[in-house]
Amino acid sequence: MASARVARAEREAQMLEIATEVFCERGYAGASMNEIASRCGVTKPMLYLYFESKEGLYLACLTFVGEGLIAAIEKSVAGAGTPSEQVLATAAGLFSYAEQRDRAWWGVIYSETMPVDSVVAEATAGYRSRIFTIINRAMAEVFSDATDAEAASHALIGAGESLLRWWVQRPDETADEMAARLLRILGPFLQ
Amino acid sequence: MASARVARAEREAQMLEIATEVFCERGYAGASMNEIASRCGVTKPMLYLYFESKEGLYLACLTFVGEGLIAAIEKSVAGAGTPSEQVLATAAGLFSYAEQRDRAWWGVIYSETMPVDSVVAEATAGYRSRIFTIINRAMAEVFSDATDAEAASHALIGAGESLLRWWVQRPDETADEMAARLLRILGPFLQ
DNA sequence: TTCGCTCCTTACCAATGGGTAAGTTTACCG
DNA sequence: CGGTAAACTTACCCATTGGTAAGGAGCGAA
Repeated sequence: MASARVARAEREAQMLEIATEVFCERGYAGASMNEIASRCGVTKPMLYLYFESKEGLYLACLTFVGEGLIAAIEKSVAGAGTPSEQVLATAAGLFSYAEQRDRAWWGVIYSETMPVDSVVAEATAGYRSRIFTIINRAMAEVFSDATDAEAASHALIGAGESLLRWWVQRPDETADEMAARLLRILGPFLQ
Repeated sequence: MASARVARAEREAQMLEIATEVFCERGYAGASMNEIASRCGVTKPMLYLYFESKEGLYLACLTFVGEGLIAAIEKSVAGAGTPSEQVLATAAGLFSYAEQRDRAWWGVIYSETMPVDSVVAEATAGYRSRIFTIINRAMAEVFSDATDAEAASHALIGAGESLLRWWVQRPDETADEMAARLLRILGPFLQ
């Protein structure tokens, strides 16, 4: 049963991807270290050797996905001018990241099942707030009332989440098609 | 430590409310029967006596919230004419239900952490699909392409979810204020 | 060949999970 | 008063959980 020996860096990367998958599938509470390990073709102590604890592993997945996602969004939004363009660019960044990685991975940032007041909960909140800031910059230009802008930002993010979830179920649709669809859907809203 | 004796019907209602709360807070996997029982001021076997199993309890919470929510939405949407009115009415129904019950309870329908392919997962999917049907009826009138309508419906539902989550954090805002805010936010979108 | 480092496993621990058997208390009713 | 049913608890079962200790196996270097 001895698995093939794999260099640490490579194994860590594999663990990160698989753990992200499992956390997205089952949520923080529902994911078990045993399952993650066995899906890596390895046993539990390896996970603890490389990532210290379940929290540590989750945090690693979170930054792994979070930094990539935010980088993709920021890059995509950099060239956008009007608020409408910014919103569409955010979505496009999201879609392209999801396309080139795994469509379900964003879920690790919007997972709801980690223990309240834990360091993991705080960290996810941090990433959510960074994404919120990006969208809210655009909404603040559209709405005169700051609270309206805030609510609209949250609504937009929720819509994006939901679209991503929907997209996961339709693997034949590309990121570009998805962006075009979004343009049609949001059409009347844009100025 | 013996808790006050309470008639079965009353105790069941209390258990349902508290279990719904806990399931919303922690997700299906993260919620423990022990915690639910102790928050009811009762011990675990009582839960099993009245609800058979964790799945049974969750299903009871689900229909408890689901039927109420859908009834509220359908009642509110009954008088709506145009698609825009239907969307706003759906949201108003949602808000009023949340207002008179508990703002976080809808979460039991949109929880993500139950075991895949379980009877609970199927049941939640059923309620989601009923809500989807209501919204999609409106979207189908707006978009000529059925897939666009589908995507738009999911986006709207996601936006609603997100707004509810946001609303939970702002207890001083009433359902009516929330509906008015939604009208301002969605304004440009409505025809 | 042997040392030593890295990768990896077996085998365990205490705590907690869902779930149950069996018995105790309380209140109402004849 | 005495009995009986409903409300409730104690005390347990076993599987699984997060987590760890200790040792084995492959491999490059000297």
